[in-house]
Amino acid sequence: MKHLKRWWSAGGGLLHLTVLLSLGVLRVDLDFYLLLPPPTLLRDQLLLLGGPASSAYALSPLPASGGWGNAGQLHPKGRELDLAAPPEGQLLREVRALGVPFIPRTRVDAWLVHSVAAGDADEAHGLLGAAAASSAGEAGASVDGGGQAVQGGGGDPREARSGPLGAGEEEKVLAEPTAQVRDTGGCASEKNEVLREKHEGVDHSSQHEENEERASAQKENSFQQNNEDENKIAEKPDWEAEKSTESRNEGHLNGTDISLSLEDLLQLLSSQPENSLEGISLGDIPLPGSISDGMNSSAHHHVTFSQAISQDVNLHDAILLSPNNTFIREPVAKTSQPQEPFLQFHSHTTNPGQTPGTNLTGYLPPVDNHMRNLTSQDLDLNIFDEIDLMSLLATENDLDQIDISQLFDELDSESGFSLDSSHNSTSVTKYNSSPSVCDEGATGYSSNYDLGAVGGYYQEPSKLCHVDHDSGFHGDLTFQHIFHNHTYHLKPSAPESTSEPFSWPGNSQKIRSRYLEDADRNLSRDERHAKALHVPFSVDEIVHMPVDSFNSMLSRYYLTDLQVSLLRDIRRRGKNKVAAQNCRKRKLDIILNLEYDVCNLQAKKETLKRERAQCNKAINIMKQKLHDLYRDVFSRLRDDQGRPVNPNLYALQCSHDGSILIIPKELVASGHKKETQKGKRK
DNA sequence: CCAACCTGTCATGGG
DNA sequence: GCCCCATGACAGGTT
Repeated sequence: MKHLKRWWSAGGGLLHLTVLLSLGVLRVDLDFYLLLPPPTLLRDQLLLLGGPASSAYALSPLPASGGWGNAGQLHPKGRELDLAAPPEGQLLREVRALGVPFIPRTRVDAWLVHSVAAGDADEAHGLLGAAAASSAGEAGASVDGGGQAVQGGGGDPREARSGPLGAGEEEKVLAEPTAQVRDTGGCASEKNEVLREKHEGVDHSSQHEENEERASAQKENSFQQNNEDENKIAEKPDWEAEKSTESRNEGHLNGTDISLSLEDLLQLLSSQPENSLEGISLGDIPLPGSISDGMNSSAHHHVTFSQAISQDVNLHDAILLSPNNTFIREPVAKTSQPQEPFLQFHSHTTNPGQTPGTNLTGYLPPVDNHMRNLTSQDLDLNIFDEIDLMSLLATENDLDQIDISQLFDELDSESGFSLDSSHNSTSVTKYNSSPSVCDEGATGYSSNYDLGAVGGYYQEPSKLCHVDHDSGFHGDLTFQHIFHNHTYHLKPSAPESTSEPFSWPGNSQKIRSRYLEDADRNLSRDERHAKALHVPFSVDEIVHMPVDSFNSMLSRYYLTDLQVSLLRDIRRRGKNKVAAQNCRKRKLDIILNLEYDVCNLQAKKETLKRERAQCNKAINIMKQKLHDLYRDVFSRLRDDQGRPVNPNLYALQCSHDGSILIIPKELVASGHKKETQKGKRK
């Protein structure tokens, strides 16, 4: 803290710079703070201060560990700085407490970087103007001094939450760069005015006491100005917006040669008259030791920023940006693929408290600004999820011969595929052109698949065209997708076998080979067949696509008879497999329902038994009562002589009119017989 | 080793 | 006639 104060007392400032690099599908947000040195200091005393998440994946020139709490231990060379990951709010509070002129956030987009790299000095100056102008606003202010270069307003959602721009606006800004450029264009002159006013306090650093007062006043002014500027919308020529968009697209499409050295950036800054960096050449930037240590730089701390980037992005360059490996995902993510389709580096973190160096955030589509925290392992997972085995087989000519031979040894052994032994030693290319007959005869169904007859699609991908699938089926089956995504979807219980879960370290071909073995082993027969014949569709697609699309596919693609036969067989078997599964499930459901019904019926039977027993018991009680009543009545009856009536000889009978008669039992018996006879006659 | 179970496949028939 | 679906039967693998 005291060093920072000293720095400020000497007339220094602090610039928060965000460099957004769009490297093809890879986006890198580099967040770092620049301590702007006072004019009295030498240029090599310019320090790079770590932003909250800038050290993620070592993409920024910032240390990967430590805390901002040691910010007071500023070292002139920056080597002993322990600057990583302070809560940004804390940093800002400390800076503001000192009254250091703090340029909240300046974004440099990739297209601009590209133009800078191409030597477009005008745009560079535009950037600088915007960068300087952005200092007039608080974090989150949308500033565009040059009209094209800088997206003010901060790209960090953390700031977007607390800053003038809401999170939703922030996302909108990132998602709609053209509109954002329009929004920020017109405030440049006004903001430059404010900027000049602001930086006067920096330039006259010798009078730092006055500067402190002025800075605090200017800080307030900047807040007010920022608030005023927030809602200002300036128009910008369409061609500029188009240029911006084109440049962005260029950056995304080309994805290469976008390198920005810190020297470039700071030269831009230093070339701007309004900026306090005037006259300071920033060719050699001392980097914190932890970074330079990891970069194996012969120049020790004289590593340019572009070097740092290239050092760290090379892996993904090789995978994602190589013109030979066009891992272009279809724009609409398949529902069957849970992974995020596009990868993006982002050094920001949504959680400021997280330890830098472990944060890899934002593997996101380019239009998606949501943040995700990923570990480096996640990084490899996501990247290599995009690379399936066929891609490896198809694109890597140096693949071990063992891989191919093992694959077809297994095909041969498990499904009757027979390969000429000479093919085992061929490369992938040779394998593609070497006819072989694979015979499948395991369960009576047999078909011959000619491995060599792979049709024309493989060698001539340009001939392939889209298949017009019906609605409900993912119809954007570009060749890129077809070629690179042979994800034969298995059941949920089955392991995902066609995507690589990790990167192959170094030359550990044995591990890779073993993995390929395991992956192939998990493939179904049809998947292996389709793989062997290079059928450009996944089994899942073949089975589930509508019949019209399927027929269209068969007619449109250059498929051999064997491939067509295989496709039909795969489709038939796949559908029948599903049908069998449904049938068994249905049968099981029926059985379960029947068991349930049996249980219910048994329970009902028991209930009825109980009810019957109760009824019988009640009947017996009634009988007993009736018998008792009968006895009681007869005990009270007397004949003409006053003698009791014998119940064994007489019986009581109710007549239709309700009267009760005492009649001999013989008559009762004969009367019953007559009634029963009458009933029978009827 | 055997039986029960699971799963994929084929054949067949109906809609 | 073709396609889809349901289902019995069979075979191979797994438990």
